[in-house]
Amino acid sequence: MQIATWNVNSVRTRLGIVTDWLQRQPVDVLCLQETKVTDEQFPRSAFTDLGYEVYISGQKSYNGVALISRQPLTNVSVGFAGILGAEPVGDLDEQKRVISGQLGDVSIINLYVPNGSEVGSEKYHYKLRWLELLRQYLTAQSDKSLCVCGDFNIALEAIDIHTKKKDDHIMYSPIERAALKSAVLDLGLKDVFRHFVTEPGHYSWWDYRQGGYSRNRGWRIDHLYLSPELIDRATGCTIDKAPRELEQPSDHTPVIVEIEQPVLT
Amino acid sequence: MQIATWNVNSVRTRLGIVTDWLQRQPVDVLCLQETKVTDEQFPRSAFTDLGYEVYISGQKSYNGVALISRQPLTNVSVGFAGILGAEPVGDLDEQKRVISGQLGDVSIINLYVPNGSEVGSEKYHYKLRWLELLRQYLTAQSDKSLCVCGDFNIALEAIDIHTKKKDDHIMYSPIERAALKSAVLDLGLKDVFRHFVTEPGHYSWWDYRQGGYSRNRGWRIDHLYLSPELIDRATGCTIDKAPRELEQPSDHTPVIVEIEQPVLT
DNA sequence: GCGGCGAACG
DNA sequence: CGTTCGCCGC
Repeated sequence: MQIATWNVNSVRTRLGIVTDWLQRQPVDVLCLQETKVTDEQFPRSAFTDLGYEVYISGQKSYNGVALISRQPLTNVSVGFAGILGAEPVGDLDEQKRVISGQLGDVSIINLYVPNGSEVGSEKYHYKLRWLELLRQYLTAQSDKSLCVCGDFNIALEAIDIHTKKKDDHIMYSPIERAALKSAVLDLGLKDVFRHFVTEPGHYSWWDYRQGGYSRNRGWRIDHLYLSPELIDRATGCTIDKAPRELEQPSDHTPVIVEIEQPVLT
Repeated sequence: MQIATWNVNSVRTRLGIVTDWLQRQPVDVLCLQETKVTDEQFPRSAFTDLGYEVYISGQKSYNGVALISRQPLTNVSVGFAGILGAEPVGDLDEQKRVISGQLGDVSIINLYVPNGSEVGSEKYHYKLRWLELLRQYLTAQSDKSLCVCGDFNIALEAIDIHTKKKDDHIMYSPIERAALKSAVLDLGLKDVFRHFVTEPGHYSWWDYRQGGYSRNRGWRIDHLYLSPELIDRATGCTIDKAPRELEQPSDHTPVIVEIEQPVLT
C-alpha cells in the first residue's frame, strides 16, 4: 500500500498536475493540504473519474485538507472535535486542517499545521496551541496501525534545511520543534523518511522566491509518521521532486511511503 | 498596404495571441487599444523581434494605445494636445487614448474612445466631451490621406448590433452616435467596412459574459474610417474572427483594411 | 467574464 | 513568488 502527502497550494490551480501525477503514481491514498476551496467547489469529478473516492474538509481561500483514496475509507473524521469534543478545541477547528480515515487496518491522519508567520507573533502562538491540541488528539488515538502525515511547517533537525538557520526562524525555532516532537515522536510515532534516509539534502518544500528550487534551498517539512506496528511494515519512503519542476508547480512536492500488507496469521 | 485595428484587452496577457496573429497576418500597421501597460513595461521586443517598429502611449491598468509598424513612422504624435495645444484639451489627455503617425502619404490616427459606462453618468459625459474634442482634432487635420481607426465604443447603426437595443443603452444612445457621426462622418471620412459590406451580422466585439461569442451576441464598435482620397484606394475590409476563438482571447477581434499603393503620376 | 490592482498569507 | 480575495472597469 502506498500513501502520499502533498501540499498542492490550491487544488484547483494544480488540478492537472495532481491528476497527471496520480495517474503515473496511483497511490492508494493521497493526502492533500492547502486545497484552498470550499467543499461545494472542490473538483471532485477530476478524482472520481480516475476511480478515486474523495473526502474533504475545506474553506474559502485558505487551508483545506483532503483524502483521495482508491478504496472507500471508513471512520472518516474532520477536525479535532470529532475525537476530543468541543470543549478543549475552542477556535482550533475554525481553520480546516485535519481529516482522518481508515483503510483496512491502517488509520490515516492528514494534517496541515499552521505556518506561524513569525516567531513570537499571534499566529506563532496559535501554531503552538494547535500542536498541543494535536498532542492530545494523537494521544487519544487507540489504533495500532497509525499513519500521521501532512505539511508540518516545521523542520525537525538541522539536516532538514538547506543551510544553517537561526533559532528564531519560523519553522525551525526550538519551541515549535519541541512541540512537534512532543505531539508526535514522544508518542512513539516514527518519521519514516528518516527511517530509510539519514543523509542531509532531501527536501519537500522550496520557497517560490529567489529561485529557491533551482538553487536547492529546500526544507523537509512534509512528513509521514508511522506507529511502531506500521514502521516495521514500511519498505521505503521517497520524495518525488518531478512535480516541482513542472510549469506552475506547487512549492511543495509529494512524499510517498510504501507499506506492506500485514502478514496473515 | 494593410492596416489593422485591435483592442487587445491587455497586451501583456495577449502577447502570444497578438504576435502569432501578426506573423500569420503581417499587416503593415497594427493599431492596438487597451494595452493596459506603462511605456516602460510595454513588451517592445516581442514586436521588434518580428521586425516591427513600436510607438506607444500607455498607462498603468487602463487604456493605452500603440502603433506597431513594419516601416518606421513619421510625425508620431500622442494625445490631442500635440495638435490642438493644451488649452482646449483640459483633462481629456489624462487617459492615454490617442496616438498617430504617418506611413508614406497615409496618416493613421489610432483611438480608444471612452466606454461611457452608463448613459447619463459622469463617464458618459466625459465620453461626449472627448468626442467633441476628437471632432476638433480631426477638423484640424490637413492630410489628404487619412485613416482614423480604433475602438469607438459606439455602434453606428442598428445593423451593427446583434439585437435591437434601447436608446438608452451605452454604446448605442442617439447622443453618442450623433457625436461620433459629427466627429468623423461629417468631416467626409467613411466607415470602410460598410463601404464593402452592407449586410447585418458582422461584429468586432462580443461581451465575455453569458457566452456572448458562442451565441454571436456581438457589436461592431471597432472601425476604420478613410478620407475620400483613401477610400477610393481601399480594396477590402475584413473582420478576422479567428483570434476571438482561441483560449484566453480578447473580447475584441481585429479589423483589417487593404489599401492600394497610390498610382504614380 | 475577464482584465487590471493591492492586500493578505505563506 | 504565487495563491486568494475584493474592487474597479468594461
